Amino acid sequence: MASSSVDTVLGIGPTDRKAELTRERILDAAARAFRDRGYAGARLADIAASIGMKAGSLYYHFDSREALVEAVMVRGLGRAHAALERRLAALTSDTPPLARIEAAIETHLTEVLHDSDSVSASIKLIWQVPADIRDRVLAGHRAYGAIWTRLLREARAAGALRADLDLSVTRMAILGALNWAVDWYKPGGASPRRIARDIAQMVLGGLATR
Amino acid sequence: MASSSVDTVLGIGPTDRKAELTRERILDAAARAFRDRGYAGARLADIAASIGMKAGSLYYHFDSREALVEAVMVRGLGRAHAALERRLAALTSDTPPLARIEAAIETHLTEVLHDSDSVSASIKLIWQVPADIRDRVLAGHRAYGAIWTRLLREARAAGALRADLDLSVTRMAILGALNWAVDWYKPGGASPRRIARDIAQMVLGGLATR
DNA sequence: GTCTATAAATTGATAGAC
DNA sequence: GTCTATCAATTTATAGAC
Repeated sequence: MASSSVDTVLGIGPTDRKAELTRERILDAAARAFRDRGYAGARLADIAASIGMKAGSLYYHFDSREALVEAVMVRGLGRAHAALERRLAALTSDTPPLARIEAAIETHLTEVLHDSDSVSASIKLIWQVPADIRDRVLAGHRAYGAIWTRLLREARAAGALRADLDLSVTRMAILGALNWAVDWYKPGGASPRRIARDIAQMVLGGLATR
Repeated sequence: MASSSVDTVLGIGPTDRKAELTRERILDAAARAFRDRGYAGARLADIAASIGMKAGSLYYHFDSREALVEAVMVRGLGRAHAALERRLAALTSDTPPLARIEAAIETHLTEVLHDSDSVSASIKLIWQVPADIRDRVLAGHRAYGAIWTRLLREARAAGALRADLDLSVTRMAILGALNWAVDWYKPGGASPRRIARDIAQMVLGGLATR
């Protein structure tokens, strides 16, 4: 069958549907392996075997082990970024600043825990991969973090947030509390929704009685 | 010179002062390497070279690569545990529950950021090391977490904490916010003390104005 | 105690058959 | 597109000199 699509003419898309699907399966398998075993700990043979392939076959789809891990991280970051922007865009313009932050917390946690292994991989691998990959992916991390900075700044400007805390520290503390869940969350315990709710309550309202 | 000490007679301590010192230097170097490059990414040759040794020499002090990483993690966990218990024991008996939690937050962050690379290593490596090592170290992690659980339970029992949040989620969220700092903290920015203060304020008092 | 040299085992990557 | 076979490069671990 013909394998080319109109995308080929434009030179912007996948040239083959089957290859593209296989590429997706490889990325999913690689995301899981790299995230669970670390960058250096994940072997190409394991990644291939987990989807019924042989290591050599991966090279038809990716130039190298490094290209593979970078593709995983870029995809994960892109998904998180897109999900957050989509969620925020869906809020009505009169949504209060604190409600926006709460929505962001729930969206981030959902992405990290539930949606795609590549999201958590892009977070956990950032300090393990070679420097050139790290620098490129880190630029994306900063763009994502900028959304959070904007949310926090707007909330503070609106008088909804206390003004005596370092916003940068605050941002990283929130993301740390959320990202850490990758390491302890287990299906069967508290649901992602419940976890997000509790963390949002803690972050915004505090643990202390009032 | 004679290298044995009285400890040797009892069979419980270091048999040689020089060997013991070297062992410490190896553990420090290994902690840094394992933490920064991941379990599989850190090479024995790099660890040895960073303290002016050769890879083969490490085997005089440790049986294997796995024994080395386990020793690093056990030491790190032990330090964090000891530091927290020491700090809490130093508080007067009339210290309010929230002040205890605040002290614990500051102590944990100080240990993770400042005191020893093995503390952060014991945290970051837990899901990367072989299963048998992980299981043994995880038992120590649970013992450490139990201190936090006790702190939170006592605070709630005293009516100082809101009662509608899952304490387990709360505990992991706090530790996540703190542990994450390993990845973004850079000397020259906000000090560990300032970071600890801001996170404690957020966790206990919340970000929202009241 | 530490070094050098080397054995033994992996693993990323390539070439060519199908 | 995927497989098999193989090369080349690493790296853990050991043995013996000093």
